[in-house]
Amino acid sequence: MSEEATDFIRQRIRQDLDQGAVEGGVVTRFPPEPNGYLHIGHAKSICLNFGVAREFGGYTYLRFDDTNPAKESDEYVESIKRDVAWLGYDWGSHLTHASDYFDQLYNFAVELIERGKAFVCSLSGEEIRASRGTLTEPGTDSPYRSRSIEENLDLFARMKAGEFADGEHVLRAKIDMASANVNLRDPVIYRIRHVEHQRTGDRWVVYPMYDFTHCICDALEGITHSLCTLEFQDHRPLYDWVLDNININFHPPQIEFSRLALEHTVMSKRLLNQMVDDAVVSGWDDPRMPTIAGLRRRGVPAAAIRDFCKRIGITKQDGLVEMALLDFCIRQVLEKSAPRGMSVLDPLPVTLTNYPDDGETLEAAWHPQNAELGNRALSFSRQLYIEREDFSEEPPKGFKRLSPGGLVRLRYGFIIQCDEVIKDADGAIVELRCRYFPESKSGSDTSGLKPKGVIHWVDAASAQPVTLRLYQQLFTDPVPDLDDLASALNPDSVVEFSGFVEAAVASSEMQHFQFERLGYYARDSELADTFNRTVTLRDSYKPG
RNA sequence: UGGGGUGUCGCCAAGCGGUAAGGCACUGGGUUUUGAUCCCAGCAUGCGCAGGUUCGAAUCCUGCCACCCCAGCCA
Repeated sequence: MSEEATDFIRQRIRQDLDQGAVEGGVVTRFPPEPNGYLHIGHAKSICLNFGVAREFGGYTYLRFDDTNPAKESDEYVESIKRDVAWLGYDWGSHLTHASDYFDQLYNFAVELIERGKAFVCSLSGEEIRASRGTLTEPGTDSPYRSRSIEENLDLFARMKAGEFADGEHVLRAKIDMASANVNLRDPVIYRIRHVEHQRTGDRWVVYPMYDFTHCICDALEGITHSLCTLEFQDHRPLYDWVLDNININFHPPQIEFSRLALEHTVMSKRLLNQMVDDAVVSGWDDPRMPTIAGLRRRGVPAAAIRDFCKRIGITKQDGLVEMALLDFCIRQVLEKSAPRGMSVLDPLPVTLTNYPDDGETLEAAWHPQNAELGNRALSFSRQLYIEREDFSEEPPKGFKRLSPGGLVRLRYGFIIQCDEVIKDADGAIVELRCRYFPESKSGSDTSGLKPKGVIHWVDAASAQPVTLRLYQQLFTDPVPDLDDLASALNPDSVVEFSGFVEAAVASSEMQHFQFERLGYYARDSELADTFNRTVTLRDSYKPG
């Protein structure tokens, strides 16, 4: 599990290092815009950037790309810091914001104007779009393209001074309106926004655009490898153009990799935001969400997310990863670490007719393979609950649980036999009357009985009533229809049960458990007496 | 009909001219007081397609085809 990753980016970095192309160590950055919560797609980028720096002995900046105050907030900033840290990464003193560089950015823009490489354009947004041309036809020059440097300098200074309303003017790079790459058709690099910024307040009314900002921040921070997703490939010429046309002594290479796509969910902040706003989920941390906060609340360990990111690899292929891989990674971590416990989701009362009135206390290991977790006490008595699903009046062939006249072992307890099925007036089973075999006690069984199976149970008197929430895919289809999210939602993405957990689990401080035969569960971080199912156990039982 | 990318098993992914790694999933079998875990075995005569170069091609060349991204004063 510790083989070194050898994706194309790491190969490239290795090569740069070998050729002495990188002075000092490797420096990367994770640059989220604080306009939403981080999701597992961001985790891929976080693991890459922080992972690479760690492997090659460098460091990573956590840089907030906060150039669009209209969409950003401090809540998002805080959630992002929390999530990156929870994932296990430390940016140390390298916490920055694009807004930290607003003054320098402004000066570089002035420099571009002085070099005749940028101009103030007074066309409306509509007009700029119309003159940009199409994918197959070149655009046409703005009538303001030939403004004098002096006029541009004056106008830009007045833009900054707040003399104009939003949209009245923009600053554009003067590149090539006929370029086959539309990003190079005199892109807007500054716009006027009379909007309060969460960090700089009302100090600025002109804000730099991503394409102008990102490359400069990368250069100022000495980022040796600027890693981003594929959709920015067409922006790379612009990234390079900006750095080539200002007086700056560092020029990071931009390297793109494919973003993560996961089956049965969506990975766009816009859509996730919409689901939160529409209240189809309880919030950004709803356990069904692909957000880091949602996964955490569902009980997914950070180590599982890191392992997942490592297993999917880094390439330029547009893949669609199956949820089964994430589930595998989660189970693998929890299998080793989660203490075992018993819970009954859908209780069916069982009375042990030949068991004495006084109960007894049994002992069970918290983990079958990890003795370090120790043991817990398990109370056993005449009145128990078993899982309704574990009893069948007419068992299908291959059924290994309880049926009339049949034997089954109660895990860690005794072997029982079902003598009588009690039903109510509607014919619904309300109780099972069983006998137990005193000499079949777990660990000291001399009964010679060989039941077909083992089932879980809880003691009726001491078990704690709890709410159990079982989660499934948020969307029914592997690739949900993004145009109709509402009807693409899986109606059974969360199913709630009122069940029980054994007393030792209820009184424990531990957060994650494997409820035997049911799955891995985690205590909900907000709601008392509530457990979220993190993932089911693997199940090779094929009925029929 | 412009530009930029990508095509290796159901999914992810190694491979970088010397004769197809690995993981997930799946299928068998063994162990098991979780139908779990664990263990063992199986799972691409073929790398989008068609040609070509070569003693030898998934790897090089040519031509097709398919899919993804781009026309925000978003990032």
